[in-house]
Amino acid sequence: MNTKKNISIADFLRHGQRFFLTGLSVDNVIFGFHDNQLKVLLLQSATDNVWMLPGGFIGKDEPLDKAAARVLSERTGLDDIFLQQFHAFGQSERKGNLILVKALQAMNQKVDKDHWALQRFVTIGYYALVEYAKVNPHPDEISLTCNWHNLNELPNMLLDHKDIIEKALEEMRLKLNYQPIGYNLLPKEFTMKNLQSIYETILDRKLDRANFNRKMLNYGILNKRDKHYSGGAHKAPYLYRFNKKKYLKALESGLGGDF
Amino acid sequence: MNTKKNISIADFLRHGQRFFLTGLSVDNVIFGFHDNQLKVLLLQSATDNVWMLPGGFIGKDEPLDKAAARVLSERTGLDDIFLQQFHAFGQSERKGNLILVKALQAMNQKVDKDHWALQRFVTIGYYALVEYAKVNPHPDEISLTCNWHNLNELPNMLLDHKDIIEKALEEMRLKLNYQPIGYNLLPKEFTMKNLQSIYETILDRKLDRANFNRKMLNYGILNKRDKHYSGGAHKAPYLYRFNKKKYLKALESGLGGDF
DNA sequence: TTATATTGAGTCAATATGACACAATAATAC
DNA sequence: GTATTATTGTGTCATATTGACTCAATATAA
Repeated sequence: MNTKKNISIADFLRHGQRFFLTGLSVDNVIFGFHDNQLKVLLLQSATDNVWMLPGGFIGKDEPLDKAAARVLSERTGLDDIFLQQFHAFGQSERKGNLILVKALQAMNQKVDKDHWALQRFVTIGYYALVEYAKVNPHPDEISLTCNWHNLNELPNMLLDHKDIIEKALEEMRLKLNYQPIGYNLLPKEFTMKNLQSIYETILDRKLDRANFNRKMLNYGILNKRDKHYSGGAHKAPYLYRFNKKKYLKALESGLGGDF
Repeated sequence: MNTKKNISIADFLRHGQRFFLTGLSVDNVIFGFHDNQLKVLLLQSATDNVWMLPGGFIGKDEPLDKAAARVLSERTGLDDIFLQQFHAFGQSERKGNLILVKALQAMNQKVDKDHWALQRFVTIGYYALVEYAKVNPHPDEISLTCNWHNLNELPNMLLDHKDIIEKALEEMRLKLNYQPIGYNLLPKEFTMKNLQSIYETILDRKLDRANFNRKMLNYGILNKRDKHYSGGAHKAPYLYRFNKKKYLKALESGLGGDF
């Protein structure tokens, strides 16, 4: 899982600016879908009562996208997941936090007042859409636990991490009319209601069931299965799969909005 | 024009990492509109035959957005212009460039092999839409000239600056169906053809004149003037102004795409 | 005065959208 | 077994939007 080049937070705390870029980090907003709800993967600080986005630092010769992919892989065990950079957060108040300092002290490192870990940090936000069931969440070295949270009941969060999640949702909302969504978020087979729930969560409003159905099918990115979902009460809905070929094509050239 | 806190490139080269963030910069893609063509403002290196985006460094306590606004102000004399952050560029090959080094040498600074100016730089891209006629372009300390270039005939450019322009256009293209455009790009009064040219440049394809007309008017963000444009041959077109109130509202809540 | 290119407005078929209706049906309760 | 119930698949229909296309009006140049 951790590839040859294992640049962990512990390494960073120990070796500091010798091997990594200072003042810059990546933070991932990792979305999953379960119980017809969109969830986000968070880490709980080992020393403070706050939750954090899975983030990390950037190797001196590591591209930004690679760094984000490495962090995703380390926290979820997943590789080859689509990661979208969406914003750089650089308010001047984004100073290094006590959590890093406490972690350093726990390693018997001396921390003076202008230590690099207390300096300002700019972070580059990425979001990822992953299949909930495939994720095996495990915390990093400075965290206690790592688990999923509902978007409408986020816990107390570090710095501006709540804002970062909001911004990720907002950017996804804007892309929703151009790019299909759901491929990395849903299992192989799913119901139309599942897909509608994702759209409703991101858009934060209810959609008409019949019209949503019609629209999705018109996009031509879904294959209807013969099988029906079973397990729930009431009439059994059809199961669908994404047509990967057409889905990927739509990711490239869009679904055709205005103009 | 240059506000109290004058953080110039020259200052940065001299004082280095004492007052500024190292390894991080902002670059602005500044669009203007003239002769019914979209143009971009570029700087010509004083020492090399390359052109560059107007960029700069970030003060240790300066928010990213402020840094971008400062750079814009210094190169164009314009303040209070809408700047949109659109992407962070951080390929590991983005190393500091010879231009900075030559500038340092010209200031009699010693430049050794691992000098900060030769290290890797991550840059955060912003784009701005400005009124061509209001811009008084003037170069920075390490540049010879500063002027407008057509998008389809860009000169030889530094590093990945051409890619940055491409990406800016691409991001604008995606926003075009949700946000109105043109307010900061056009003079107070303009013809529908002017506006259409902007859309056609960003979208990189021809639009039907009559349908464009209808659509724009339906957005309800334009006020038709009694006056007609005069000067050109043939039938004189109407002049329009943006309805600032409705324009700003549309910037916030969108123009209503799908869903 | 005429020619010409361009503009403003309109037509019209095809398509998309939003709101709603209704029969079909799988599990559950009886 | 049978009825109940919530949910699903499909259809309708009025309205709005789109894309492709006229055609008369008109400001300048010839």
